[in-house]
Amino acid sequence: MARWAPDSRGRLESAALELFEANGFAATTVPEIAERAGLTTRTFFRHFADKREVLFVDGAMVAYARHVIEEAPDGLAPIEVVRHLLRRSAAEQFTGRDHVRRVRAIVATDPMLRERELAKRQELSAVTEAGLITRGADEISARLLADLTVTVMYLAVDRWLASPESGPKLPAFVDEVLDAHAALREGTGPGRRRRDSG
Amino acid sequence: MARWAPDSRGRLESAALELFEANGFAATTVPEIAERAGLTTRTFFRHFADKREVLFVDGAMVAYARHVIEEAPDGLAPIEVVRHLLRRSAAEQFTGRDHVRRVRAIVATDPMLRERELAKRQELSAVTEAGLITRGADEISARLLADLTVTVMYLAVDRWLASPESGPKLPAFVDEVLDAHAALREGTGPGRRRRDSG
DNA sequence: GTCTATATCGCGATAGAC
DNA sequence: GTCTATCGCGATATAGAC
Repeated sequence: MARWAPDSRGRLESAALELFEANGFAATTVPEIAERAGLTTRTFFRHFADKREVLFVDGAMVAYARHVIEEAPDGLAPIEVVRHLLRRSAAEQFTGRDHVRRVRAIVATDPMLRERELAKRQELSAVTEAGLITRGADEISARLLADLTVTVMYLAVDRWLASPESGPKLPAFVDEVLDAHAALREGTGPGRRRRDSG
Repeated sequence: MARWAPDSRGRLESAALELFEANGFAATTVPEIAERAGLTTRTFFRHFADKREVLFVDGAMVAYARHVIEEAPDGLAPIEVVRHLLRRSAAEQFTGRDHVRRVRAIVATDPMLRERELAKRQELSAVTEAGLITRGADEISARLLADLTVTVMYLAVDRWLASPESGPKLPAFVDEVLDAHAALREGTGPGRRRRDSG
């Protein structure tokens, strides 16, 4: 057994989550979180740049996205790369539905936390954009598709979390949103209006 | 003449902008800004919720977007409403190119400011989404199109600011990005490829 | 780990405007 | 008089320096 209890980072995360749920984000102080985790304020700030960060997993999603885009089959058009990334993420990344829901419930209560979440989305968008450019997409397409990717993912997650536990899994919601996106220009673009069959 | 010099809010904004440019955002203190504006720290916080807010115009853009969407011609498909909004905004809202550029230069230097800017984008997206839903769009389309609107606007502004002063105006960049978006699914979706004539 | 700057906000007082 | 903008003082927590 080490001199200190293990997984101080994890204990800080748990303590923070519980206190935020019990007393609210703003009303919870960092010293309180640290104390509950059996650590000092200083240690908290060694692990997390600020109070908000404790709620968000580091760069796991970003690294994953970069990797999936790199490893995507050759010859895929940029928009197909996006579909590939979305489907794989949906199937592999969002396993702990319950934890995701707890975090989002807290984030929804505080403007500062919502800002931080937007920053996380932005990071994801940025790696996606970079990955698409590496694969030959032009700057404008890359940016449009990267933002689309993030929007679709979060929208799908929203709908997934709002649906009954026993309902469809996340990938089904991703497909639903992607289908809606594909149908957006109908009646406007070159194609003729087509009634939504499903 | 009043007891106080007029336009204290405007003086605070100017003072902040100048100090941020001179010393950086983080190194500039609220008391410094207040002093330069001939006011107190307390007064600063009565005008702005926090130090970041002083760089962003309140809800002008949001109110404008809501209004333009409401007043858009009947019978427009949601994506056409988006085009309408983007073109009108581009022509009417971004007049002071120089001021826009100064603010964005500062925002680019600080993560906190970037977060705040993302929050502003989010607000704009939210009103757009609400407006589209009011006009009969379904939830998914409204969200996708609202995020698209904001992405296109900011991307167009980026390119506009990066272009020579004597070059095209903002609306031209909006059209450029919209054209790129329309071309995204070519070769992938049900429609056939069509060359952009404009 | 300790110390400190400073962002942020609550409360009461003040001074013209209407 | 009431309303509004501002001031002055003080308290606390975050975040970073030493």
